[in-house]
Amino acid sequence: MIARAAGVNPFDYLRERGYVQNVSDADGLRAAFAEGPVTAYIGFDPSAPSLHVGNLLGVMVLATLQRFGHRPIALGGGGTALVGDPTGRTSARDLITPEAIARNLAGVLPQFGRYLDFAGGRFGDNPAALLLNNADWLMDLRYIPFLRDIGRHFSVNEMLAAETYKTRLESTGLNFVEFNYRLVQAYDFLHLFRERGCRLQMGGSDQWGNIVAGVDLIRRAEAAKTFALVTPLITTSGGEKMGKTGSGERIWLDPDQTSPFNYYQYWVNTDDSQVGNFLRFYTFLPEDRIVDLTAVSGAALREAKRVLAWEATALTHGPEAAENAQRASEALFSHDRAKEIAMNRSATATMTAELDVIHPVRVSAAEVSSGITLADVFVRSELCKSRGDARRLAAQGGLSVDDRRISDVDAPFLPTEGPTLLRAGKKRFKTVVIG
RNA sequence: GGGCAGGUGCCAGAGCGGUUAAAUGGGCCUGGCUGUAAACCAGGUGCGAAAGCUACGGCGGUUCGAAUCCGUCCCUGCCCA
Repeated sequence: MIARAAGVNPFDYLRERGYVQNVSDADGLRAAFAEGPVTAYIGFDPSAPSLHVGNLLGVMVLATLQRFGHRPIALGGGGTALVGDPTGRTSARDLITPEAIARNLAGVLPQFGRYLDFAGGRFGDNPAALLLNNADWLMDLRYIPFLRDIGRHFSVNEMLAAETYKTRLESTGLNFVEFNYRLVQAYDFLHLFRERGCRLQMGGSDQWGNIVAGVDLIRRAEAAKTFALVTPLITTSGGEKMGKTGSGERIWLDPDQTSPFNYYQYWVNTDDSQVGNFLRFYTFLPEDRIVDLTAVSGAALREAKRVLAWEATALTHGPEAAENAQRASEALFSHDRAKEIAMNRSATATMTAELDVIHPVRVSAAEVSSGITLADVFVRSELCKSRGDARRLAAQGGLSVDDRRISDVDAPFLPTEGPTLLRAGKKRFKTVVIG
């Protein structure tokens, strides 16, 4: 890494990139990094079978530290998920079953492999990253010893004063399980400190209280110094949390759940005001390159978004998928090319690989001959929620097939040779293939 | 365990026997303008071609007719123990 080669301290790098919202002891942490490899961890909630863009900031922080020669631990919260973090929630979380957590962890853990090196040495002398599941130690805890050894270090008064708990007490209340969450997370840090020499816990800024609780616990229980670092909460300029589409759909890292095309599109649609930030957060491009890209304003910023989308997609899905997503995007959003695709089948044939990143829907020949309607095809493609929805969108001029607006959704779907291009609204595309 | 207040569409929040698929606001979607940005303007927003069907925590009841009344169960908050 360029910055590392230049002798930059990882803490300063992280701070310059904007990753640091708060640290418990900046000078101490900087010194620790300078002394030798530091083990640092972030916990991830295994509430779904894939990571999503909202998790990416933490992943990037871990990946960065590893590129500076430190050791990241990605911790699957298999045990803590059973407790449920009340932070930022207005009501209790649904308790997730242990089976679901195990299934989710199995899906999530390999995704870290795109960003972290679990063998070691991929970035020079870096140590191997670790992938752990806190269920492995939390499930075996015994209640009375836990209360005596860990519980005694916590002040109920202090906890009640904490924003997280106070908010909940004033609104929907808090059950005892949730109230224990902080102790459990703090115990994780203590455990990782004892077993793995972990000295830094990181996370989103909403985790500050939980992380500092761990630092305090380790100081009390072990008389040892550890660190807390939290990242800012990233929102779109509209104030939405990172990683969701307008309609609230998550952007998953799993290509089966969010196609590389949609993934690329998510990034290319970044607000003007955020391009620079996102380049710093979600790519490893050097600062001077980012400065160059964002020195322009207006429509010229599209180039910066293009680079951002390519880099982000390449990190998650590989350069080839990024290339295809970029080509497909450019074809679909350029008027003449879109027409070309729609009208010229030979052009379409060469586009098949690119269009594949869109994840085509299949319609059987039998369905075509029995007269499947456009409405049905749009519903099948998930571009429309129901046939009524298709009807509404068509009435508003929002649906097109092969770049031609359709008005009658009850008309039969007539496939052309090669993929047929469906479009809903300005930006949502899907292809249909027969078979 | 007792008392009180509540559980309505994605969210907030009206409605309190029929004219209520359910006010209003937010969100979201579509169109227009644009740069696949933001802002702004307009329209739409349960399913169904329609008849109609489903929906106001669950179940049961009263009634010609219930989100609205009664019973019961579940859940939440506040107060008391």
